[in-house]
Amino acid sequence: MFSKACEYGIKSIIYIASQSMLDRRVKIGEVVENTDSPIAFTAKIVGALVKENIVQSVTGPYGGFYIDKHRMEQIKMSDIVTAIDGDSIFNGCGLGLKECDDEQPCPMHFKFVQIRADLKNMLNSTSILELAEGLKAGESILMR
Amino acid sequence: MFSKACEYGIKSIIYIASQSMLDRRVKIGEVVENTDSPIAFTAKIVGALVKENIVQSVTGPYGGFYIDKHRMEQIKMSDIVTAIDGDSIFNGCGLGLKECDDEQPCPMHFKFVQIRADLKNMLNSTSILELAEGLKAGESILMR
DNA sequence: TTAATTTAAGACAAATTTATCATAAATGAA
DNA sequence: TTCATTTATGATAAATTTGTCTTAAATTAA
Ligand code: SF4
Ligand code: SF4
Repeated sequence: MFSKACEYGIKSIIYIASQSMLDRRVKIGEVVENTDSPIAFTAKIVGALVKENIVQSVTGPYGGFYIDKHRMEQIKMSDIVTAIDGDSIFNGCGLGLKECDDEQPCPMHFKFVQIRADLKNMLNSTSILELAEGLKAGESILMR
Repeated sequence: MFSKACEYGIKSIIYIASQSMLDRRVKIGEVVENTDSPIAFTAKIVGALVKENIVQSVTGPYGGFYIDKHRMEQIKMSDIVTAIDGDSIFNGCGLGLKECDDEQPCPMHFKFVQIRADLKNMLNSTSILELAEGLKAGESILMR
């Protein structure tokens, strides 16, 4: 479904957001301990999300990562996925054709577009706030 | 969505099936010309589908690949995908967790399972026959 | 039987993704 | 200032996926 980079990014974001709700900045070591992710790779991905202005960071002692509380509701899953994996999951062709076209459809076309639209819709309507709240409330987990 | 191997496999199967409806065996060169796929790699994938008994083959001159007409309706997209990519698309976790559990769900759980079920359902209910008929009738294409 | 053709199989190579490591830059405390 | 701490960045390495190439085995016609 998603790349490993995207998996780590999503889990990290959710964890960081859940802690930002408690006004806690978190270091990358804490993030990976709570998401079961490789530290160096994850640091690079979260760093990319900082560049994309999805996550905030502070260097030095007492530093770490956080997410602005007021923006959590605006940041959607689709933003994270797009920032890391690009838009291939939304626009890429399931059979590798160069374009997708209702007039000259591939054999799976009308079946694929339905699923793709559902996925797009789901990712567009799911906010970080919502996911982080569930985690904070103990209704969901990020590791097993 | 699918691996390249799976993309090539799916397109090949559909093309081979469409020709088998006309009682034509097709050589791998013809398959890749009509599916825009790399010849050696595709030959390996189609060969794997022969081992899985999804495609039939004959070596030597006048040889080639074909699919038994009577089985086309029974062969579903899910069989192809499983044969090439395994069951990760059906059972793998979108966030890379070790198991998926309704009791201890990941934050995306109930949103993901819905989409995954829809995809599973679609692939399970779509036969090679159906796809090949559309192609043969000129209602769909495999290259652009 | 011989030669041509085609799939079968496996070694090898290239490209991409995943992951690590070393060093630089920023920050804050003492 | 000095030093410890933490993120930022880029080089490098490992693993996986994608792809090619060579040779073997099977089949058929002549
Ligand atoms: S519907 Fe068909 S043509 Fe369109 S993106 Fe999906 S596989 Fe490609
Ligand atoms: S619903 Fe959550 S736990 Fe289950 S497979 Fe998907 S991502 Fe993993």
